[in-house]
Amino acid sequence: MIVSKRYDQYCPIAHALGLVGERWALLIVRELLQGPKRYTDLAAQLPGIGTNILAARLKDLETCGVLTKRRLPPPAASQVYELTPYGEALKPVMRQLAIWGIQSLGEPKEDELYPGWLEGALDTVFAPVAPAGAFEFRVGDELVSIVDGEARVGAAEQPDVVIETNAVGFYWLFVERRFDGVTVEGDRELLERLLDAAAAPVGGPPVAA
Amino acid sequence: MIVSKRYDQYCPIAHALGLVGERWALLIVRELLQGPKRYTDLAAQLPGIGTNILAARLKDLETCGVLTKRRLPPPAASQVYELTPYGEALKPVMRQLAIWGIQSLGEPKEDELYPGWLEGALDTVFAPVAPAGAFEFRVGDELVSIVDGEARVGAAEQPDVVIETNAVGFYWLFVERRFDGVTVEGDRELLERLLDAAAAPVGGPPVAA
DNA sequence: CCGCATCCCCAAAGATACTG
DNA sequence: CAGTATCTTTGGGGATGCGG
Repeated sequence: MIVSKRYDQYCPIAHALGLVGERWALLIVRELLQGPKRYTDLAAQLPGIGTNILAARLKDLETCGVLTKRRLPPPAASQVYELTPYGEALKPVMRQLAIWGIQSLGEPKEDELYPGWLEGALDTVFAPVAPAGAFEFRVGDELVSIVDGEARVGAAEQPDVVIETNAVGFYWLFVERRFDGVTVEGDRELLERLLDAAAAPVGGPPVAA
Repeated sequence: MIVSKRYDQYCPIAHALGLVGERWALLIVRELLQGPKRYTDLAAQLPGIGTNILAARLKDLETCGVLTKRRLPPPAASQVYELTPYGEALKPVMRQLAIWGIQSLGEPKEDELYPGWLEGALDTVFAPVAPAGAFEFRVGDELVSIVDGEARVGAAEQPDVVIETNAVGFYWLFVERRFDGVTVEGDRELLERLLDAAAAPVGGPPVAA
C-alpha cells in the first residue's frame, strides 16, 4: 500500500490525486476542515466507510503530510486527528469541488441535512471570498454569520444584511440567484456582491445527473 | 456499475466525487481541457490506464454529463470526445488541485515533461486570473503567451513582459517566487501581479511527500 | 468504550488478447 | 482505430475480535 499505485506522470494534478484521490480521502479532509476530530467521530460522519479503510486512509494522509495524529492532554485521554497547514490548504480545492458539484446535486430534502451544514458551507464556500461586511444567515434552524471574512455560529453583532430562508431557498439562491422564499433585510446589494464573488455562473450538466 | 457505489450523503463535495472521483476520471478531464481528443490519443496520454478502464470511464463521464462523444464530419471518419460546458466548469477544480499538488511535487526533471505542458499550465492555472496585459513565456523549448486572459501557443505581438527560463526555473518561480535562472524583460511588476493572483502562498507538507 | 487489526467476500482495477 | 471479452489481482465493504 505504501507509496505504490500512483499515477506515473510528472503532473501536479496527477500528484495531488495520488495523495488525496483515493476513495474517502477528501471526505475525511472535509470533516477535519471543521476542526480536529476523533476516530470514532469520523467514522460516525462517514456512513459506510468501514473501520479498516478509515484507519488506512488516516495513516496514508498522515504519512503524506495532510493531517496529524495528536494526543489530547491528560484529562481527556483520547486522541484526535487534525489537518496540517498543508491539509488546510485543500480548502480552495474543496470550495471549487462543492461549487461544481452543487450544480447537479438538486435541492435538499429537509431530512438529508446534518446539523452544522450551514457553517460548513459558509466557511468553505463563502467566507474565503466574502467582501468586507457582516452577514447573518438564518436558514432553517441554523444561524451562522460571516464577519470580516470569517464564518461563525450565531448572530452577528451589527449585521449589514440578514438573510432568512430555508434550506431549499438557500440552495436556489446560490445556484440560480433566485430569491423565492428568501427574506433579505438590510444591504441587499452587499449580498449580491457576496453571491457574485462566491461563484461564477456555471449551470448544471446537459443531462441531469 | 451504473449509478451504484456512490457516497450516501447529501453533500456537494460527496456528489462531485461520485461523478469524477474515481480513479483516472480527472486525468481524462485534464486531457480534454486541451480540446477534443480521440480514444487512442487519450490512451496514449494516460500511461497504464488499460483500455477497458478508459472505455468505462468515458461511458460514465458521458452519462453524467461531463463529456460528449462526437463523430467528426465525413472526411475524417473518426470520433472524438469533448467536454460539455459542465465538464469545462471543472477547470477551477483542476486549477486548485494543481496549485495544491505542485507544492509537494518537487522540481521537474527535464525528461519527465511532455510537449505542450506549458500551455496546459498557463491555460488552467494562470490565464483564468491573469491581469490585463500580454505575457510571453519562453520555458525550455516551449513558447506560450497569455494575452487578455487567454493562453496561446506562440509569441505575443506586443508583450508587456517576457519571461525566459527553463522548467526548473519556472517551477521555483511559481512555488516560491524565486527568480534564480529566470530572465524577465519588460514590466516585471506585472509578472509579480500575475504570480500573486495565481496562487496564495501555501507551502508544502511538513514531511515532503 | 475507543482505536484500530484481521478475516472474508465481492466489486473494481490492471493486463492482455481479441474483434467489428 | 475503437473498443469488448476474459482473466488475474488488488482494494473496498462489512463483520468481528481484541488490546488499552
